[in-house]
Amino acid sequence: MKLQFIPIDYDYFDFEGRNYIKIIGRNEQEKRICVIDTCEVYLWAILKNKLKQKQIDSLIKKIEKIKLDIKGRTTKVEKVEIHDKNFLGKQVKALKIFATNYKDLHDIADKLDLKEIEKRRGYDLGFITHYILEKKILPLNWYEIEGELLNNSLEFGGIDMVLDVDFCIKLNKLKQIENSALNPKVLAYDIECDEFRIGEGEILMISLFGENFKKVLTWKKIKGKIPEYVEYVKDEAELIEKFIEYVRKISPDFLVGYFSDGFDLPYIKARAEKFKIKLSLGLDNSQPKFHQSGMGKGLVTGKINGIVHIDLLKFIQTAYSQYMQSETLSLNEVANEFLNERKKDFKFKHSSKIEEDEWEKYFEYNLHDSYLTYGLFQKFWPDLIEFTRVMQEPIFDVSRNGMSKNVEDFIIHNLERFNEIPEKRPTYDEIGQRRQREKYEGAFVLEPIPGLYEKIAIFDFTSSYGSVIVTYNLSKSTLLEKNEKDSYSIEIGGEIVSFSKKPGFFPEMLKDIIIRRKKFKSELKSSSTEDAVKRARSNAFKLLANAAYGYQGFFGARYYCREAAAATAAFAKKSIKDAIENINKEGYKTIYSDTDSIAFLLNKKTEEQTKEFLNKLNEKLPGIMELELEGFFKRGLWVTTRGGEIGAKKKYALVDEKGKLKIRGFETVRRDWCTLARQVQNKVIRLILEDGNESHALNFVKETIKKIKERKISKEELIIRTQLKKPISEYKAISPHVVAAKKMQELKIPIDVGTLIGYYIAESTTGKKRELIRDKVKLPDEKGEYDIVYYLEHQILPAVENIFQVFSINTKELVDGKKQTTLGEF
DNA sequence: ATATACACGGATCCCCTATTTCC
DNA sequence: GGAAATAGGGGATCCGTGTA
Repeated sequence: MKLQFIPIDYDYFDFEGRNYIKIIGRNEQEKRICVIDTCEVYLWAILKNKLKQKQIDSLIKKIEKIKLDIKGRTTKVEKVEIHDKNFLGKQVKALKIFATNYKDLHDIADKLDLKEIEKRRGYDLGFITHYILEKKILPLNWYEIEGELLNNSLEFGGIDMVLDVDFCIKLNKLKQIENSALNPKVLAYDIECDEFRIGEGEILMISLFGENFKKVLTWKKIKGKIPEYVEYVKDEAELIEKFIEYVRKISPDFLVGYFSDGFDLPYIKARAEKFKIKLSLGLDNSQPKFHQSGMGKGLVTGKINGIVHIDLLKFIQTAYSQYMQSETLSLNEVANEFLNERKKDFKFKHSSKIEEDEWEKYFEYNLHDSYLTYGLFQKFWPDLIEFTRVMQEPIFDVSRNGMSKNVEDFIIHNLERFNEIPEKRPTYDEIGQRRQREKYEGAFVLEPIPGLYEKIAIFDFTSSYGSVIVTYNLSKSTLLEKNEKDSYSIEIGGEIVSFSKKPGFFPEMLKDIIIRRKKFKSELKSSSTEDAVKRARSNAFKLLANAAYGYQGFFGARYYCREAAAATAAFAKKSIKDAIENINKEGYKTIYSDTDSIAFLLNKKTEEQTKEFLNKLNEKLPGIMELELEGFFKRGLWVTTRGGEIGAKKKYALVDEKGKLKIRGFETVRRDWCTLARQVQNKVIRLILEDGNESHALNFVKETIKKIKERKISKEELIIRTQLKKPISEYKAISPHVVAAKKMQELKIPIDVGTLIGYYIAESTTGKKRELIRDKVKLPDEKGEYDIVYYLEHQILPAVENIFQVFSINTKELVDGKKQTTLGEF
C-alpha cells in the first residue's frame, strides 16, 4: 500500500522484546493513519586514543558477548561496528554497539565501564528521538510511504484492532514530498467548577468548540428556553461520559485547552476516578497519562494516545511571553492581545449562589472560553508547526518545552552533518557542581547623564550574542585547553580563555540560523502579503538565536560551557565599547548604552549622514557582527536613581517624530505599581517629551495630588498587584502582598503560586506608633479609606520625583503643600 | 532545576544606640 | 537608680519586576 502521510503524534511500544514506534498522522484525504515501524538501536563507545588493532578486536569480541536478563526480558549486543566519528569536534574511533532494546542501553553502558573505553554516549536520547534521528520521519512534514496494511492482523499483538484509525500500516519505504499544509482537526475545551483545587469540587459544565461545532454539556437544568448549544445530562458522571463520547466522535488531531495540563484535564481525571469512569480518550481506548515535569511543584503534562493534547498556555509562555504586552498570561489578556477579543463578563460565584437567571450567562461564558482557546490555537498554529519542524521533535513536546530544550533538540537533530556523537545529559552531581560555579561578568551598561535630550539615534547589534558566538567561534567543542597563538582569546575574571579558529558545530549551526533568519526577515519586509508561515519560522529562528547564549550558560545543558558563555558576554562588551568609541569619535555624543544598543545625540548631523556612517561602521566589524538602525527619535528622557546622585540605568523614555512613545523600565511599565501612579507617570513623560518642557506636566501632577487629598480617586486605581512567587510559608520577609495573600486564604479565595495578589493601603486603624505598611493592607473588596499619605509619598511622588528633578523642581514640596515636613506629624 | 547577567526600588529584617518606661 | 522596653536610624537582605 502506498499513500501520502503527515506524522503528528509519536508513541512507542515493545513487542517481543523489541522497540516499535507508532506514529499517528493523516493522509492527503485526511484519513487517520497509524504507521508502525522500528529501527536499529545502538549506543556509542568512544575508544581511548592509542589502542592497537588487536586490542580493539578483542574488545569487540568481548562486547559482542554481552547479554542481560533484566525487567523480564533478554537484551543482548547484536553487533558491533567501528566508525570514525567526531566527539566535541575531535576525531575519535568509536564502537557502534547495537542492542535489542533501547530501554536496556543504560544497563549495557554500565557493562562497558572498561579501560579501553573513554566514554559511552548516545543512550539517553529517548527512543522517539532516536527513531526520528535514525529514520528521519520528521513531525509535520509530508511523506510518500509504502507499507503493509495491517488488517485484523495478529502482528504486534493485534495493535490495529484496538486502535481507532482508518489504516494501520507497517512501514517499508518512505520519501519526503512537498504538499500543502495540514488542515488540522481541532477541538478546544474548557471546564467550570466550584472548587479550584483539583478534583475537590463538582464539574458544573464542559464546553467544546471546533469547526462547525459548539457545545456546552451540563447537568444544571434551568427554567425556560436554553440556547441550542447547551446539552443537558443527568449528573456529573454522565457529563464526563458525554465528554468522552464527543471527543471520541469528533476524534480531533488536537485537543486544546488553556492551562489544561494544570487544571482541566487533571480535574476531569480526578472526577472520573471518583465515579469510576474510565477516561478512555485515547485512540487505543487508553486513559490520559500524566507525567511529572519538574520537581514536585505539581507541574504535569497530560498525554492522550493518538490525540495531541495541547496546553496553549505553556507554548505561549516560552515562545511569546517575552514579546507580549500582556502583564499576565490569563486567557483574557492573551486573547485580547492576539485576537482582540476578551472573555465574557461573569463574576465567579459558587454555584449554590448563582441565581436561576444567571446560568445562561455562565453557559455562554464557558463556551466563549473554548471559543477563545480555539481562536488562539488557529493564531499560533503556524508557530507550532514551524517550531516542530525546526526542532524536529513531536509537537506534543515542542509545545511544552522551554527554550533550552528547544535549543538542545535543534542541536541533537543537526549533529549528523558534523558526524558528531551526541553529548550526554549532565548527571545530578554535575548539575550541582555547575550551579555552584561563580557567576560570570555579564553585559555592559553605560550610566546615563540625566536630562532631556533632543535628536537622538539608536543603533543596535543584530542578534548580538548569537553573532558574537558565531564570529568568535565560542562553544564547548572549540574551547582550547591551552592558549594557542592563532585563536580567539579573551580575559574572563583574570584568566585568558581561548577558542579554536576551526569552526565548531555549535557556532556553525547558529550561523545557519542567523543567516536564514536574516533572509526570512528581509523577504517578509519586501513582500506585500503577510506570510504567516515565514513570519513564524523567522520568529522561531530569532528565539533560537537569542536562546543559544543562555543555553551555553545553563547548568542543565548537554553542551554547557561556562567559558563560552562568559566569553560571549566579554566579547560583546568589547564590541559595544568599541562601537561607542567610534560613534563618539565621529562627532556624536553617546547618552546611554545597554548590552547591544547605543543611544546617541545627532549633534547637528543629519539622518542621512548617520545612515552612511552606519554603513561605514559595519564594513569594519568582524565576522557576522552587524549594527542596525533602531530608529531616530525626537526627544529622550533619562533620570537619576532614587538616590538622586547618579543616572539610572535601564530606565528611559523616547518619542519619535510621529509622536510614538518608547518607555523602558519606568514605573509606568511595571505591574507592581498602582494604576494611578502608572498613569500619572505615563502622562508626565508624554507631556514632557511632547512639549520639551515640564510646565504642563507639573500642573497635571498638582491636580492629581489635589484629587488624592480630596479622596476623589477611585479605589480601583489604587490597587497594587504583586505576584505570589512561592508558597506563603516560604517567605522570610512578610511583605504587603504576603499579608494580602494570607487574608485571601482566610476568606477561602483560591490562591496559588503565581496568583497576582491585589490590595490597597488603607488608613491606619490600630493607632500603633510603629506601624509597617503591611499592617495597613486591605483587600480590594474590604471596606476602608485609602491612606492619602501613603499614596502620595509611596506611589505618586516616587513615580514623578526623579523626572522633575531633571528640571530642578522639588516635587516633595508640592505634596507637602502648607506643611513643611511629613514625617514629623507622626 | 528547566536560557544568562544587570539593574531598580520598595519593604522588611536586623542590629545598634538612644531614649523612655517601669519598678 | 537600674533594668527592661521601645523608638529610630541605617545598612543588609528579601522580593518582584524590569532591560537586554
